Amino acid sequence: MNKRKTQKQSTRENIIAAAKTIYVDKGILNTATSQIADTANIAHGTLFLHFPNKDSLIIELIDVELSKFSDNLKQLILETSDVRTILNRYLTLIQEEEGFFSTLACELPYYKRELRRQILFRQSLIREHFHQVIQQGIEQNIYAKINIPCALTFLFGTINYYLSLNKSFVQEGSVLNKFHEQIIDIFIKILQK
Amino acid sequence: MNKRKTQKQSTRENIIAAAKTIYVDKGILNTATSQIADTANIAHGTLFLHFPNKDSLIIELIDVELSKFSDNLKQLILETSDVRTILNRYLTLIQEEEGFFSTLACELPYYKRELRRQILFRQSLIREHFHQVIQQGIEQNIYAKINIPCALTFLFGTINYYLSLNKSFVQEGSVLNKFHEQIIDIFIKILQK
Amino acid sequence: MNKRKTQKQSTRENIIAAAKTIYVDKGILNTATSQIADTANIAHGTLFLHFPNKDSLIIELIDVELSKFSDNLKQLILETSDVRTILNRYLTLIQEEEGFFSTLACELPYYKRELRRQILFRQSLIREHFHQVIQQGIEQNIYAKINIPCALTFLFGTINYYLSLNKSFVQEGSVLNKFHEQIIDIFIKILQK
Amino acid sequence: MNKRKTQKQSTRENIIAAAKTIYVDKGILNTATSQIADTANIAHGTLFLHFPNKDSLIIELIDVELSKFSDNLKQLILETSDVRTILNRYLTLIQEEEGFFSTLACELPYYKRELRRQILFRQSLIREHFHQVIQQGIEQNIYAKINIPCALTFLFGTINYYLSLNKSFVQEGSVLNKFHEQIIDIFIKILQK
DNA sequence: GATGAATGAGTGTTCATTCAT
DNA sequence: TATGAATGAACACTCATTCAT
Repeated sequence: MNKRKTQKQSTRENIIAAAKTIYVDKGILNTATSQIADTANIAHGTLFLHFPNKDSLIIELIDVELSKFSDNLKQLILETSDVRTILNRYLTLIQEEEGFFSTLACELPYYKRELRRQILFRQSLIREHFHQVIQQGIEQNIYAKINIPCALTFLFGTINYYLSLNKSFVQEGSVLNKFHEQIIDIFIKILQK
Repeated sequence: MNKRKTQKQSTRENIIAAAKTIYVDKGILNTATSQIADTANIAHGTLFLHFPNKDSLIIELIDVELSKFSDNLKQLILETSDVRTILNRYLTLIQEEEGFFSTLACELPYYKRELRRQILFRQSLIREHFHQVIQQGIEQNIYAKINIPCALTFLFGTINYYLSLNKSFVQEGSVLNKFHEQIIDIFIKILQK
Repeated sequence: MNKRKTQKQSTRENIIAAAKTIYVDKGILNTATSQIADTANIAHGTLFLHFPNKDSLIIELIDVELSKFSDNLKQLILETSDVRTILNRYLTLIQEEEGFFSTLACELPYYKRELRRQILFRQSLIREHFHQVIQQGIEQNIYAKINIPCALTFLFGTINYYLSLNKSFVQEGSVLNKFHEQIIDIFIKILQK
Repeated sequence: MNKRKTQKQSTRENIIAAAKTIYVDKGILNTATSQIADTANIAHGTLFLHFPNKDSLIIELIDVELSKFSDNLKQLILETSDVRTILNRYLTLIQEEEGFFSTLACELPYYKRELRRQILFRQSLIREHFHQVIQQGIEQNIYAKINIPCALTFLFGTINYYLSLNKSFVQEGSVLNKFHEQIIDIFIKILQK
């Protein structure tokens, strides 16, 4: 592969990295593309050479980030089938990128339908994992016969709520860290007989 | 009362009504004040005669709506202390204004700090009611000794999640109607011994 | 004369008084007519009942003020024909209404041609007085045979300059008071042989 | 130099030139930025690409103009120390840009404090020059021992007065040209023993 | 005569996107 | 490929004046 292409790839990653910094910091919807370009140390126009429009950049950025997240999660999930352990790791992973997920929680309703669908699809894969593990627990008579999808919405909804209003729950630091144990406890309660 | 005053009042309510229509329909943050004026059939400048700025209109609109909601809720709550009944009524009330509460859930993180605080304060009053009723249940040995605030965050977080992503859960109609029973069931599960 | 007319007259004076307060305080060109009405404790529309437009109010206000000033000046001038004395009194009179004359100096170039002409005409009457007195002095061989109009422009120009930039010359208090003696001294110097 | 940069520079100068035309013609404070853009044959938004806001454009415009003026003046001043000659040249320079200085005289009281300070600082440098030359004259016993700062205020105040009310002194053409000799004569008179 | 609600053209400024260089 | 100057529609907000009450 020639130098051109690698350089182009590098610039592209550059932009995404800059966009992510901004995303984590203050969200991207209310940030001008020119500022993203500034942060990436490229010309404003260059941004539109790599992404046809602002939305595409957002889509790519989120996709990259969620991919990384999913990969990490999959590894962790394969090692165990204990719900408490998996949930514990899931929350820890989110905490590690809490800035990102906070913005995601806030901006999600404003993304174009297609992107929103994409993001929710990824989340549904994660739900699927939880679903299976819980299903096993039910079959093994460990958990009660509950409506799993709805229980999971309680879980994801609550996490989403904490994330989107984090500044109202903690002045600084991680919300999820603060409520980590409580979230797990209540969710386990939901599962129990 | 003076005709002048009634007409002014009428225009004001006109504006709020138009704003609410738009609020329910597509949110207000991303709507131009000129469009609100158009919808209210008044001149653009007239809007600023009744509200010093866009934020004030939003604050008033939300305040009016939440007041109505609170009043309704209070009446209902006084009649019973059964959690299931109260929650049932709470959800029904939200369903009746689901468009409004959907937008509120989405835009909340973007409101000025003061307005956000105001809204969350109103919500905290409602939490308080639930808290008391649940506390009673615990003291009467009906419910388990759970962490009430955290349980309530699960409840409100989940409702908020459904509301903010309603279009992703239902193509049309009310999300809360669809998941009404499930929400109640899971929440009661959380309370149980 | 009936009550109506006197009341109307009173309201009119009310408006002018309010306008003057504002004029002295922060100028009138950059003040909204609604604020003038507020200050006068009348309805916004009432202002346009007494004055067809903002300009007319300004014209009247300035005319009233300059009339009072002229009357005062005339009295003082008649008592003496000593230039130093007259100039001294002239400056003292301006000092007593320095806020008014400061604004006048700043806003003068922005008034409609007609008003500007009116104001400058009044000033020309004052110039005339000075002119005559100086002319007498020259004829009595007290002063040098100078170009009187030009000398007077030096005087009025300088006073105008101090007034229009007063905040740059003094932090607070009267500029003319600070430079009172110097102005007189230099002007007398111009007259001397 | 890059074609891009020269073109940008050209547009910038274009804007300043348009702004100056308007400045000379009718002042800039009461002119819309959109009209300046029209005059410069650029899009309205382009103006704000070159200047962050209207004030910055005004500051730059005035700074450029006063710099040119100062440079010219410095050269002239170095060649002689005769007050009459210097004053003569000073007036001639102003006459060459009389439209500009007229507007400056009118708008000065309305500029933001910082810009006003800047302009008055530049003027104070010019005062300084005059001061020194007059001081020399006094030491060489050519001039009387007068209060130099005050005498200079008479000079600058008078010039300012002519400029700000030029349309009232002459129907068309240069005021300063008309009163050029008289200004010099009177000022010399002030200096004389 | 007095009111004050309504008007609507006008303001300075922002920003995603285009395109000549 | 990368650049960055240019665009122009959009925005929230102001204010002298009108006119129905």
